[in-house]
Amino acid sequence: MKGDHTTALRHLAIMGALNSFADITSGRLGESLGISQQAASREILKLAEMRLVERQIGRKGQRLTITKAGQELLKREYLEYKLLFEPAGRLMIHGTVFSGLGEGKYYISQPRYKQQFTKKLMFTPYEGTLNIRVNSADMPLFETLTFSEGIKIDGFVSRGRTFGDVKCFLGMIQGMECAVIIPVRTHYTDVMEVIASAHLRSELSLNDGDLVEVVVPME
Amino acid sequence: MKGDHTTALRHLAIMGALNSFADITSGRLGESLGISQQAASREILKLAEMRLVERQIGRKGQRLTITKAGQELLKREYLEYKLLFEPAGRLMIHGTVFSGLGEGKYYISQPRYKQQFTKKLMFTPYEGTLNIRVNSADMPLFETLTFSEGIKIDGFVSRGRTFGDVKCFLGMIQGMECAVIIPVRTHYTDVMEVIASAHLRSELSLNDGDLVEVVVPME
DNA sequence: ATTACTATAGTGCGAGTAA
DNA sequence: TTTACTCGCACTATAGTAA
Repeated sequence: MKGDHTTALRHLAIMGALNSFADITSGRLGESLGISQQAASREILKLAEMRLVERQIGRKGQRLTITKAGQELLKREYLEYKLLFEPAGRLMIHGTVFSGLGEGKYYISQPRYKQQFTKKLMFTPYEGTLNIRVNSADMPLFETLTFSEGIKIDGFVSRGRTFGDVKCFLGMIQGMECAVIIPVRTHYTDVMEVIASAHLRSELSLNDGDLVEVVVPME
Repeated sequence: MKGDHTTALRHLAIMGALNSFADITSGRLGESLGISQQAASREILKLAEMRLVERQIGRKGQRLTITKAGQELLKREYLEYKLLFEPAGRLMIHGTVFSGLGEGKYYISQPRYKQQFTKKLMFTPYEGTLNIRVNSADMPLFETLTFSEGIKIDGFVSRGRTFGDVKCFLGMIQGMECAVIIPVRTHYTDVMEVIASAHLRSELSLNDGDLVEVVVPME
């Protein structure tokens, strides 16, 4: 796979480089990965360049440890697996606030949608959505939502216009109750739309570019 | 990384192909993986060829599901992560019995080793080892042992010969208490040596080529 | 022993495109 | 719309070897 370095990183972690420096020769990493010593050496160099591992080079060998960034990478992948095999827990999706074109407001204000939101989400949404551009690292988590059930909001036709089926996921954003809304027939996107009972931007003092975390409990 | 297909497989799992057929276009998989539609198509073909996914081709698209073998692969990788981040659980290492050269017996029968085994493992080992060739898929699990602490057995010098430090891991083999013994200064190997209070071969009716499972609890 | 350079062989990518 | 072929190019592997 293109640009995948987590496999090598995971093997280094298994070899003890997760929490402290470990003596790891390139030959040994190569054996563990099933590649040559030379390829393993280059891999280590690349990981160091990407600041995923830190190196200490001695006269006869090197010591390696996985950086904070590397640990984050591995933890995220672990979380993906955990959600697959132990579907109980919470998704923590990170992203940055940005301004949309105001379509969200138009959709939310549709009475047929609004009625269902109020009934099924147990709160009446403020007429507008908060647009969040999901961090690329969290895209697989966001995608699990795309492929999960959620709370179904039925589509309808109004004045010749079709409003499609939508699904919702209750969650929290910066400590406030909210819901992530996703069109059922959606294309691949990194835009997450969040609604709440209040105007999130003013309530949470959010501006474009602010980093936010949305927590969605999964069963 | 060379020959790594678990990333694509994991993404397919997230998209719902883990437990049932899911409609997944090559374009969408490509978007999810950050590669082109063509590359994703090739990847799917390769996964199907490796019997990690099963395909159903329709007139306008395909349905995919992950096979038993694919699930095993993902579960194993999940287990590796789990051991990294939640170091409580058990390693289950699989392999096949084979005949060594009888060196095991020579080592175990050394009084200085034997005394320590009896004292630290709480059982007197039968004078011989069971050689197990670890399945390649379980090598990362076996490696976690190589890089773990274990019960330390001190080396010594006897009649001009050096007997190195050895570490042990208590476990179970087919329901019988045993210990995996690993030289501290070991080279990369897929040979796991197991000792127990009895002759495992006769006690468990094992022959060369038999598949066995060794369970090692980790804290 | 190591790490890691250079040269070469091989694999995998995306673009274009057929079906 | 799909899937998936060929082709040209770039990336990545290993072998040989220096330090």
